Amino acid sequence: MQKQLTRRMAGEIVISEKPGDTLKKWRNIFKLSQKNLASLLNVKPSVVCDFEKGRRASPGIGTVRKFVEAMVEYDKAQGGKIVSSMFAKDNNSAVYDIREFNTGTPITKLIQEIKGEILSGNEEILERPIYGYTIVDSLKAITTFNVFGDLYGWSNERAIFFSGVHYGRSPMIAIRAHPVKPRVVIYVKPKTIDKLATKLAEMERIVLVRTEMNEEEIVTILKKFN
Amino acid sequence: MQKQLTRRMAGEIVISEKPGDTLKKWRNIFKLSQKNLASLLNVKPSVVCDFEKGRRASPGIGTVRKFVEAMVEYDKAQGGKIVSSMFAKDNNSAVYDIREFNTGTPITKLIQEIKGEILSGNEEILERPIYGYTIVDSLKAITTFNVFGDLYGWSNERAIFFSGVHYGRSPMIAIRAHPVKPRVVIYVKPKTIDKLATKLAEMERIVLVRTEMNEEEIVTILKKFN
DNA sequence: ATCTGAGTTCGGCAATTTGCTAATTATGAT
DNA sequence: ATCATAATTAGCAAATTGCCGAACTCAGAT
Repeated sequence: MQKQLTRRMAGEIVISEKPGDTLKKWRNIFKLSQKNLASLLNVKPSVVCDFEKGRRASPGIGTVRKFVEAMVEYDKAQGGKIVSSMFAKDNNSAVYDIREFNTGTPITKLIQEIKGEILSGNEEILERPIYGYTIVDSLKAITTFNVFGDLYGWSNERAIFFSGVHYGRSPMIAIRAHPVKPRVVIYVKPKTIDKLATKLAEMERIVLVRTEMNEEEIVTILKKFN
Repeated sequence: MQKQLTRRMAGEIVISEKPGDTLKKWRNIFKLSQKNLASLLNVKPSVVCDFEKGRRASPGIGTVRKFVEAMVEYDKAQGGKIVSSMFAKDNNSAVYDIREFNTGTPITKLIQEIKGEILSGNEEILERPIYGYTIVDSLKAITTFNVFGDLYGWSNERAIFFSGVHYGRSPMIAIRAHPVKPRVVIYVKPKTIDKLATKLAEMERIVLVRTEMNEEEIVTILKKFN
């Protein structure tokens, strides 16, 4: 499982337009500072930065391997939470789409693109970057075993779209109950919005958004993101 | 789809113990000679060899990217057969297990490990390397839509195990009908072996083997292969 | 206003890679 | 036995990487 992930990470880094950005993305997912990572690798922090900033156009695969393996091993030593969360089953029909970005995208940009209306969320959070999104059918989600555990497959710095929302309570309650929280929750064509939903969003400091676009349109738009 | 494969290839190469071997494995899958590949890359064949033989301990990711993308693009220009065959659906319950090796394994070694009895196959073929295997339930296979198209997901330099074999005719007929052939066919605990089966195997120059081990045991043993 | 931690930039230098040519060794096919 | 193609190996010049230290920006906390 670890090897599988290291391969995935390495492949992503190698093929990425900006390997440095992708490297950084993973470092963020593993919640490591440059300094932390550097010390895991026994190098100075500036080295990490040089790679992330692309000063070396084509680092050796040995370097990539070291970086990637260090992060995975570090996580393993911490209990392996991130690695194992990475292996959410994707045969879950409640998940309509799930994707990762290579570079962080500011929340505002996302909201703008999907013509979203902000229901809750103060400005300080709005500029934070997210690294991916999940679109879930909320009705299927509750009837499917363990879905909410599967949503956070790829880091919580992400947006979660809920479709089939009636009042918007259940999804927020589920999120509240779950230890890992997304940055943004977007209700896709909700019938109404219960006040409890916005209240919970505020409590969790999560940006809550509604959009009138349907899932298909959203996927098309988000395809442009990288 | 192509990008996904390039990432997979790159990841495998980077993380591999012997990146050169893995590179070679892919070159073989794409049925390219060193010369061919070199010309796609506008370099001399010796360059390709240097990488495959590991003379460069840690080639740059730019190099890896070039190699991998050249192969995939080449295949695309040829109709993309290999790339698309790579994306066989794996939700097919007829497939019990499917795996790739990083380095070629001689057929004889495989047969020896699973205590196989050779029913057909001349010596010249026995030393050829294979790069993976598929274990299929032959009963399910015929009732499942398009299975035989899905078996060759990962190159035909592989072994195919058929379980639930009665006479051994149908599997060989299917293989005969299919344009791509595996190197080895292994019947897992067959009831009997029809003469037609061995005859067809001879015609196709395929090594036909029987084993009395069950699927589980086989998987356990093959786990050791790399 | 100052301090601290995180991240960035860059000159420098040894070690390594890149790609070439040319020679050599399999591997086949006739 | 011979010819052709494929693969391997060695040696070499130019370019690049990998890593460092030191100076610098930026955001947040005290």
